[in-house]
Amino acid sequence: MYPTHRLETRPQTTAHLAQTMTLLGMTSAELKQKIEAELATNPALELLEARRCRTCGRLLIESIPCPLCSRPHDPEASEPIVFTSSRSEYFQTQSSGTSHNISPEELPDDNMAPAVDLPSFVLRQIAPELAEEDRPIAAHILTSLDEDGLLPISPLEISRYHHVSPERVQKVRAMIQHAEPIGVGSCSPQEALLIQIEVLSDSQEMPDQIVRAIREGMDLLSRHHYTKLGKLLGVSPLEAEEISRFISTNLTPYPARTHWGSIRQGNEPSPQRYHHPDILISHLNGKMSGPLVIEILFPLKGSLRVNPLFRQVFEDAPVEKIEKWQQDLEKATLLIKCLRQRSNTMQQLLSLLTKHQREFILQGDKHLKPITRASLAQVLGVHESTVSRAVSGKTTCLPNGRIIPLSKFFERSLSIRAVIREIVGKEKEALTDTEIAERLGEMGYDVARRTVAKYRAMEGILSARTRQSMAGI
DNA sequence: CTATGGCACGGATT
DNA sequence: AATCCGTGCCATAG
Repeated sequence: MYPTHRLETRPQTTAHLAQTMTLLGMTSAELKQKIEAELATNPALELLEARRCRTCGRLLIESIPCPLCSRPHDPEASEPIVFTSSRSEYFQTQSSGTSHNISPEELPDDNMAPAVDLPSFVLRQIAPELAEEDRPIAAHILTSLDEDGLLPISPLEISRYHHVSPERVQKVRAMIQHAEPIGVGSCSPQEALLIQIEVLSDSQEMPDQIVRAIREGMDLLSRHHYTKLGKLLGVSPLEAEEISRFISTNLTPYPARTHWGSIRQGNEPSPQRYHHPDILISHLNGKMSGPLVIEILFPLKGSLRVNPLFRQVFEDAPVEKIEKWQQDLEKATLLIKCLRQRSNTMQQLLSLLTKHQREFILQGDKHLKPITRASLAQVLGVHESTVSRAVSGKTTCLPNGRIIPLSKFFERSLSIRAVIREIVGKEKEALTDTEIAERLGEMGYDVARRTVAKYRAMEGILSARTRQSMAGI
C-alpha cells in the first residue's frame, strides 16, 4: 500500500473536515442523501453495488452463491434493487440481561452482514414454504412494495407478467401478508388491517364490530367520526371510539411504518409520518426465545470504500489536478471513517439501551424503565449531546413489527400511562382521577392527581364522569 | 360541593 | 439557551 495521505488538514476545507463530521445526528434517510451527493462529486469514493438475486430476491454484495436458494447468481441477470437496502453490523444482547456480546469478527469487516431490507426480511420468513417456481412471483411482489409496505401495482398485472393464474399470485401474496410485518404486500391499508385482525383473532377473541368497522367504516374511521361510525355499527359513540382506539394502537394500516397518528384532540391527519426505521431490533432467526439482534441500518445498497483505482492513478496525477485529487481522497477516507464511527457509536448506545429496556421491547409500554439521555451518556462515557444526536429523529423497528421513535425509550411517563390504561380498562365503575392516583400510589407509582388527568388526556381516555354516563348506553 | 381542565411556574432535561 | 414535564392554584361545569 501507499503511504496513505493522512488527514493533513488543508486550511480551506477544514470547516467540515477537521471535526469528525457530524453524521451521528442524521437519520438514515438523510445519510443517504449525503452519501449520494458525495458519491456524485467525489471520484475517490466508490460504491460496490449490491444486486438482487432474480430468483429469490435476496440482496447480494457480490456474485456469490445465494445462501437462500443456493444457486450461483449471475450478476448480469440480477437487477439493481429499488428499495433502500440495509447492510449492517449486528450484535446481540443476551436474554438474562446480564451481559451482551458484540461478535468480535464483525467489527471493521463489512461483507458478511445479513442483508435485511424489507423484501429480504419477508422473503427469509416465507422461503421455507415457498415453492421454487413461485419465487420469481414473490420477488416481484416484494421488490414492488412502496415505502409503506403496500403493493402499489395490481396483482393481476403480476400474474399476467409471469403468465400464471391470478390465484397463484394471490396464494403467494397471502403468504407474504401473513409474514412480519403483518399485512405487508396488501393493496390497501384496509386490506392490511383486515389481515392483521385475522391474525390477531387466532390468539384472542375479536368482536366482529371491529372487522365491520374496517370493512365498512374505513372512511369514518380514518376521520375519527365516532358518532357516525357508532351508528353504522349499532353501538354507542363511546364504544366506537373504543374500537377506533383499539385499531389504532394494535394495528397499522401501513405495515412498513408505525400506526397512524395517535388519537389526538382535533383532527390532524397524520402528525408525523415515520420513515423507514434506522435501527432494527428482532429475534435471532425469528425465534421468540432467541437473543435480540440489533441492526443499524445503512441506507445504501452495497458497501462504500475508497476506490483503489483512484489511489493508483493518484500516483501519476497531473500537477494541476494533484491538489484537487488529494482533497477528494481525504474527503473520501474521512467520510468512511466517520461512517464507521457513527455506526460504532450507535452500536454501543443501542446495546446498552436494549439491555436496559429488554422488557419494554418484548412486553410493551408497561415495562419501560425510565432512563435519561444524560445518565446513559455517563455510562457510555460520552458527552450528553452525543447521545442526544444519536437518538433524535431516529426510529427503530421492534420485534413485533412496530416502528417507534427511539426517543420513546426515554419517555418518563410511558409506563405509568400504560398502567393507567390498564386500570381504567379493568375498572368496574368509572374511577375518578383522585382514585386512580391512589391506586397508582399503592402500586408504587407516585404521581399527583393533576398529572393523572394529563396522562388520561394523552391516552385519549375520557373523564370519569363521561365514562360513567356513557357506560349505560 | 367535587371532579376537571386551563394557565403558568420552576426544575429537570436536552 | 431552549424545551419539556410535573404540579399547584383557580375557575368552571356538572
